[in-house]
Amino acid sequence: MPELPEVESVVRSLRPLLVGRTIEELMVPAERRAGEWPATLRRLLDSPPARLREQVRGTRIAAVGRIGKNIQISLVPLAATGDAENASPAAPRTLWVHLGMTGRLTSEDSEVPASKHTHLIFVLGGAPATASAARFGWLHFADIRRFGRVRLTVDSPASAAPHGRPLSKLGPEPMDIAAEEFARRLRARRTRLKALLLDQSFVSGLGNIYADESLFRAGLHPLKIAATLKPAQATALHASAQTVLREAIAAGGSSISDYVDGQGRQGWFQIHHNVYQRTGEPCHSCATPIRKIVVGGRSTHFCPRCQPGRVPRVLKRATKPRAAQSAVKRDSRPKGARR
DNA sequence: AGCTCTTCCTGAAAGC
DNA sequence: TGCTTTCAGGAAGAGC
Repeated sequence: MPELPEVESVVRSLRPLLVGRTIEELMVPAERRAGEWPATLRRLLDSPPARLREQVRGTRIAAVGRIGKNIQISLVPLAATGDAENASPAAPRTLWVHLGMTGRLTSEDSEVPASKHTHLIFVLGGAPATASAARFGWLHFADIRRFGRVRLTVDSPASAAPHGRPLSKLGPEPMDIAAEEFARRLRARRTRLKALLLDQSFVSGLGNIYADESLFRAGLHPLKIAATLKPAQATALHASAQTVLREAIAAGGSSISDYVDGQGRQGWFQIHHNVYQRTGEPCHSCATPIRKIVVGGRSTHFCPRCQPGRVPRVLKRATKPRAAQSAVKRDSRPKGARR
């Protein structure tokens, strides 16, 4: 599942292949099957494919970047006519891609057929920066579960900002915020750490994997209330989030489900996970079995010994009274929260 | 206002 | 063996 390190890896792998190239055409396989506004794309796109096509066709890719988990592709119209009367056709614009759970944005040889879940195919023209990139004639967006989002913003010429920022609710990334500011923000929130780390308006870029891994490294229980952290704990969490993300980026991300970067390469950080999806396995630090609980509807993995903390009473009720004893290792299926 | 829960979606894996 | 159920999760929106 693409979180900040995976998205950063996609961006880095695509940038040298895309910058400087033009978008000649946008092909949308579902249009042929299901008409001009296919139901399967209603959530993925915020307007009919024809509108997106109109906005990307005949543009040059000026930059490829990232904000949080959002990929940002800056487009400049080729025929910039300084038309004062109707500025929008010539205005720079930004293609935003969020990969959701299973989204993939990959460069492909022109001959590669679209997979069953390829929703968008951008046909590239112009000369890539390097000769070896020339064989990539297509940019595919595929997404099995269709939790991803693709949208386009046209940057207002009147605006001083270089790019449209439809992401105003997005919080700072862990690497872009000072420890003191991070601690101050934590003190203001009376919610569980795990839920808070997943909240993109609090910090952006962390998802389920790196939230769990950050809490483990900081030695903090996922159900701990943010405002109750001691200053040293807040600092530790800030540092661990930065370190985990940095290391994961260096490893090319974590390939858990079917994640690959823009050139189809897997990441390797999953072999360094301490807790994520290691339920029942021994903690790398103390050998205590890793536990899994559900927090805010998300599976949450932690080491009960390395991440001590009192679980609020209301959250403990889980099993039927009869089973209320045993230390016989609890299984990991969702309990009380169900239904 | 601030949280938490539910919904969307498919395919792999578990359950029967 | 084969059908059914469960589970995974980002983020919007509903509900409390």
